[in-house]
Amino acid sequence: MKILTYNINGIRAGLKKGFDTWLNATQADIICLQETKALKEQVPVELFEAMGYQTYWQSAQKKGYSGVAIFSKITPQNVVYGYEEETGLDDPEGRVIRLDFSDFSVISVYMPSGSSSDERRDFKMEWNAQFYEYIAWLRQHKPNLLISGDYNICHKPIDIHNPKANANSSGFLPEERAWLSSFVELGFVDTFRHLNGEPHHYTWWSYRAGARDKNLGWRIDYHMVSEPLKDRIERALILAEAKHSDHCPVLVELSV
DNA sequence: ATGGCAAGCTAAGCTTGA
Repeated sequence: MKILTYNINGIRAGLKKGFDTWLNATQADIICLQETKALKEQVPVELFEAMGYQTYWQSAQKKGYSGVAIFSKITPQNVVYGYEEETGLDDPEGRVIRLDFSDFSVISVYMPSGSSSDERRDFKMEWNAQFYEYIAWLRQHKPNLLISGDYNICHKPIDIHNPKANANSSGFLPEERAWLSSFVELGFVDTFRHLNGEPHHYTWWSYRAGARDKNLGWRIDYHMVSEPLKDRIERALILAEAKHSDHCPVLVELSV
């Protein structure tokens, strides 16, 4: 089973760059999207339905902002928009959606950026702490978990092109990296890093100063699987050739 | 240390992003 995660940075902009054609060629079973920046009604979903996907959308209250989705060729048993039913917390920025299948659950998550202001940096840490609590609870009920998305944190120096210059950059702050370590220690495996120990593999590049051509990037998009799924990881690839966004897609293939 | 690019809202410039 092939599962993609992709921060598309505006799905309507992505479609103008051929995202649908590219997606059709990947033959993926499930796609986790982030930063869709649209309501379902604003998107020509029939393009994706024609490929065999059912599409599920969780959008922000603010128009054109944030938003996640999951496209699936397999009918889920259950769809959870946000996490209010478990945590009582609203998801006004449209950052979480979950599909439950018979043998595993998949979450598409867009964790906040902390780069805009000190307030957003604090918000990010609070949001992540709440998400941690949600997952700590969920793993007891759904032990087979795939948590895919834009975590907005580089975990280790190998995951960023210039760790020294970015020591004070949101996305690579010590407290953010420590949070991601604690999250992994709940019992998750970073599927790409599990299979590939090489440096210089990134999933996001600044639009500025030709960063992508120079591969000056950050690895902030992850497929994290819970320990019980670890032995089902067959492949994990960063698909840097796809250029519909400032991020690129990441693939994980799980044995059925 | 700074600035650089893009999407989308709303109607020329602002907000957000990492």
